[in-house]
Formats: sequence, structure tokens, C-alpha cells
Amino acid sequence: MNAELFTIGRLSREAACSVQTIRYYEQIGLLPAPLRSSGNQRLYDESWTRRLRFIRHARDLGFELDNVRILLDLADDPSKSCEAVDEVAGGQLAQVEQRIRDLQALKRELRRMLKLCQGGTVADCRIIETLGNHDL
Amino acid sequence: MNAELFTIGRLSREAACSVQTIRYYEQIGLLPAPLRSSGNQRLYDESWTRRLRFIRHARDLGFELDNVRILLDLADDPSKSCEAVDEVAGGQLAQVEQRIRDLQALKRELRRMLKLCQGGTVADCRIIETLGNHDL
DNA sequence: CCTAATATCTACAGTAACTGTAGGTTCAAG
DNA sequence: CTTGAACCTACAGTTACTGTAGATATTAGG
Repeated sequence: MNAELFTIGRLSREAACSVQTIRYYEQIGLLPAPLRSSGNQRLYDESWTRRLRFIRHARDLGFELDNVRILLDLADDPSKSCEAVDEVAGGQLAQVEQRIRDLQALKRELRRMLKLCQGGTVADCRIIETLGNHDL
Repeated sequence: MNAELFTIGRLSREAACSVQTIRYYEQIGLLPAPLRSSGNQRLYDESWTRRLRFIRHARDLGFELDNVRILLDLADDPSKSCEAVDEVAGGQLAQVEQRIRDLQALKRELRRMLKLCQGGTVADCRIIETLGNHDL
């Protein structure tokens, strides 16, 4: 039984990824170059769908493309130790946690600034004044 | 009493902003073009330091350059109502809060994924498997 | 079979907010 | 007078795409 082939539009729908982005992933070597039809159109099968979904899910989780590449390499070699996968994912978690801490600090400062606003003119605006200070 | 003039290196130190970035801000019109010395070097005074610190502080708070531009315009006209300032800052706060919520969702999923890892080989890796699923 | 609409193709420019590089002046100190 | 730091311009590179132009392919309807 031969695998069913389809063009880029269907892959785009099935993996929830724009056509341009698929071609871009091929260009940077994240997706292998697929077969082409006689009219030069790309022809994919299910394995591409799986790979692309993997990529998109990882991207949605905030993994950078370089890390996605590492994860794909690992996924392609099932005999390798799981440790490296754990490390990449753990690094990602640490980054997300750091970003959350940074944003929470920003939130506090923005809140503090906004509370100072009494609704007069810019001349009396404490937000503008606060922005002019360079402490943080 | 004339204002003291200084070159870009000192402005860079005093506003904690790289020399390239200062020139970039000038290029995109965020900073006005300063005087030049006979040898064509940029000459600044205190007012530039203040403006640049304002910009950097706003950037550190996550304001996009377009919004920094709006805030600068407002700051330049003290008679204007403070409302617009409040709106920009409020929008920024809302964005930060949304980003925090997004990141917390990511954190939860990454944590969940990492807990599944039992440390075997990639063949049994639940992280890789989870990444292959397209739910989220 | 012809046509029109839709899908696909390549190649390249644009986005945000800088950072880095190359190759050349200018300036201050010794 | 020379050396080294600081400065100059102009342009390429970064990340991860998105958008555009202009050409070709495919499919559905008449």
C-alpha cells in the first residue's frame, strides 16, 4: 500500500501552518525537500504532516528554531538517550520562568506608574515624569 | 551660561545606551540630529541625556518604539491632556499581563511534559511524543 | 475544448529593534 | 609625531516569519 500524496495546501491545513512558512522551513532545512509533481508542485505524505506538527507544537511552546532542530535530530534517532531532550526542554522551562519573572516586575512598575496618574495635563503627568527617571 | 557639550561616548554612558543604538534612534527620528563639531562628530547636551533616558526607560518597560514615539510627543507638549498617556501605559500593562498569562500556560505544559520523562532512550521519550501531538 | 478561478511556483523585499562589520577620520596623550 | 581610542558612514546580519510580484499549474464549469 502506497502512502497517499498531497500538495502543500493540504499540508498547510493539516498542520495549521501557513504555506509560506512550510516553504521557509524547507529552505532552512527543517523539513526535507519533498517529491515534486510533473508540474513541479511539492508532494507530501503523512510523515511530513507529523514532522511539521511536531515543529509547530514546539514553536508554540516557545522553543527557538535551533532548539527545534535539536529536538528533531533527537526524535530522528530513537536509540539516543532521553537526557538531551530533557535538557532542552528544561532549558526552555527555565527561560519561560525567567521571562515570567521579568514581566511581573514590569507589571508592578507599570501599575505603580498608572496609579500616580491623576488625569490632569501632561505637565503634571507622573507617568511621563516617572519615565524620565532612570532607576527601575 | 551655555550648556556643556559632549560627544556620543559620554551620552552612551550617561543614558546606558550603546553608541550604535543612539545613532539608530537618530536615524529613525526618535532623537533629533544634534550639532556637529568641526570634525563632524556629534555634540550633545543634557537635554539629549534626558530624552534618551526617557526612551530607554520606556523600552525597558516593554513599550514598543511606536509607543515610545507617542509618549515622547505627549511629553513634548505639556498642555495636552494626560489621558492619552494613561491610555498608552494602560495598553502596555494589558499587554504585559496577557503575555504573563500566555507564558504561564506554556510553563504548565512544559512542566507536565518534563514530568513524563523517565530517563530512558528517545524511543520511549514522552516529551518527544507529546511534542508530536497537536492538541495544546 | 475553453475559460476562469484557485493553487502553486520562484525570488525577493519587509518586519522590529537593534547588533556587528569594514574601512576610513578625528582627537587627545605622550 | 605617533599611537590608540573614539568617532564617522554605510551596509549586512539577526529571528522567524509575512507579504508581494509575476509566472505557471490544476481543477471545475459551460
